[in-house]
Amino acid sequence: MKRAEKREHLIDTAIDLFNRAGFHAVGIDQVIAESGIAKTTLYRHFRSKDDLIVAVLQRIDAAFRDALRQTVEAAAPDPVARILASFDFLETWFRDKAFYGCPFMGAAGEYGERTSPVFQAALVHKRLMIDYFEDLARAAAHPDPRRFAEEINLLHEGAIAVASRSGRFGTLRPDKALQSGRANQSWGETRSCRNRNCVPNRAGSSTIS
Amino acid sequence: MKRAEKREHLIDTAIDLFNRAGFHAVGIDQVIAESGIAKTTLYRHFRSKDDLIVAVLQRIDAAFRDALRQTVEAAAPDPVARILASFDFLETWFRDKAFYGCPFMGAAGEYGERTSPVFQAALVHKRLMIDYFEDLARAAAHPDPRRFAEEINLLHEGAIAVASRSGRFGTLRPDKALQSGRANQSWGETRSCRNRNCVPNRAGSSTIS
DNA sequence: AGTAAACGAAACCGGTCTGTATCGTTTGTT
DNA sequence: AACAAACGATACAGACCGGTTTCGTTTACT
Repeated sequence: MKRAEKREHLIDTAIDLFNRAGFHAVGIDQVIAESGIAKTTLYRHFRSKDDLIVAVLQRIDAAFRDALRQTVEAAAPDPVARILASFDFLETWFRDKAFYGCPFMGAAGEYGERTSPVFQAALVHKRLMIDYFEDLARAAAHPDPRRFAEEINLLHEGAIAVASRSGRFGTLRPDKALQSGRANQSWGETRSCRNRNCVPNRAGSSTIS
Repeated sequence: MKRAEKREHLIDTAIDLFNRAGFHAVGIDQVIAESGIAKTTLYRHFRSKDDLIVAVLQRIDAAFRDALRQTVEAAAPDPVARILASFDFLETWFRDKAFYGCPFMGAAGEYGERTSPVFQAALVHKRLMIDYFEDLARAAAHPDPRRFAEEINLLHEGAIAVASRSGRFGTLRPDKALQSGRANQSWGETRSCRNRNCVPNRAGSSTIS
């Protein structure tokens, strides 16, 4: 492996591990064990773990938006169809074996301090996404491109959130965990749940036949 | 403090800490230090940290859905207006000082293993939310209540995701970090970003005047 | 061929993690 | 008053954390 590739290989390995288990849950030792690169080498490329995480997020952002752009531009010349194509891109992402939810939302959740460079990196990605949607909206001659872009972004976020828990399918596929009869034994038997309000009384909901 | 209250106080403290900084980032020692309860007592009520986290999620779920139900039912008798009232509930939640994003999405992100009780607890909450939306949709005589409930849920998730990063405001308030001119120096100067593709060329996007 | 930087391997540092064990004291109940 | 359970405080265990240091070897460039 060449010198210049090692940094990229470290980032690749870190991306996989972080996506799988989260940022705090994955230690530096795991990254170097999985990548086969010495710890000294890692710390020569990244001054700290946070630095590695930021590099990871930047790489994901670049690859993600590049792929999105390619899919959208290859889909159709019609600007409206291009906006719709962004959702098709999401679906192909959801079907990917390496989809474990939005890594930027995960990063923002684990590093909630707004001054953290990790949080800022996640923020930048989301802004760049909205910026791109705004470009698409402006190309479609929308009267209020920014607002429209924010609405598209909201739909994207919602779709990602739903897909990240329903077994990598955009449409809510009834998972094993989701079926279970849709009955009342929702929380199972845990001695923690003393108050009966934990379980909703679906029979008590008002229905209009 | 009475015996029975200590367990609840532990959960209360854990909720606050976990919401602020995430689950992995907060240790047991912090919980006992903040709550003023001995570690032995904590481990007499919860057999492990995961057990405490599950109890935390169950408590948040119960309180959240109870408050949602109260807001919705107090808003209007009209079933359609009630569905819209669920979004008003979200907005009041976003304005709360203790809003740091959806704790269930955070839990699912940090404990991505689907077999983990933590992930399952987060899953249960989301299903119960959709179940409730389905009740509302059925009350409104919607022809396909389940599908409609899933769509409402998607909008909720999107709104939560947007609000969790834009300074506890439902509408995308331009944050300090978001302004910065919307220029090209998006990622700042980090020596990590060597390839120029990290920064989008907004001038290259197609615009129709 | 020679030189300087990058590398791998591993020991090492102080700190923190979850979880347990000990023990003397307080509390609730009968 | 007596007894058992819960409690606070603390030390402890073993593992792991992020990060540094050392040193002998390999690589790349001139």
